[in-house]
Amino acid sequence: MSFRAEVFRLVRRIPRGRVATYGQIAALLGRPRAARAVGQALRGAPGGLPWHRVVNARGGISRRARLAGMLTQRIRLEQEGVALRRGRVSLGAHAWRGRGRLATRGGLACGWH
DNA sequence: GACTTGACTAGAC
DNA sequence: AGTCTAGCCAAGT
Repeated sequence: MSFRAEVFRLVRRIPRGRVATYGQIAALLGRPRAARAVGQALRGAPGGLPWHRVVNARGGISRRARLAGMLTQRIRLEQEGVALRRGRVSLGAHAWRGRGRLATRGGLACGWH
């Protein structure tokens, strides 16, 4: 299975109201340094893929992502209940904890750092 | 098979 | 808080 296909599969698992970072997706695929490649994969994302739930490490929408077509990423996130403050998502509150691990609230500010 | 290109990131200034 | 730099890695030439 191509790297790109695995990225799509993983992104589809991000639930509504949650967001994941490029680096997080890469890490879950076993390639902690491939964040960039994840972005490239999403460049050709098929319709229906919740790509808007993927943001950069600071919780922000990347410049290129906007140029790539959308201001809609912010709108879609807000429609799902993900608030953006000063252009950034509150990762501590909305970050997707894949694997169900680290589900407890408090104490664990950032799972990946 | 050797470049080139980024929806990235962490660290240094 | 911004801006640069150097690694990184899948894809496209």
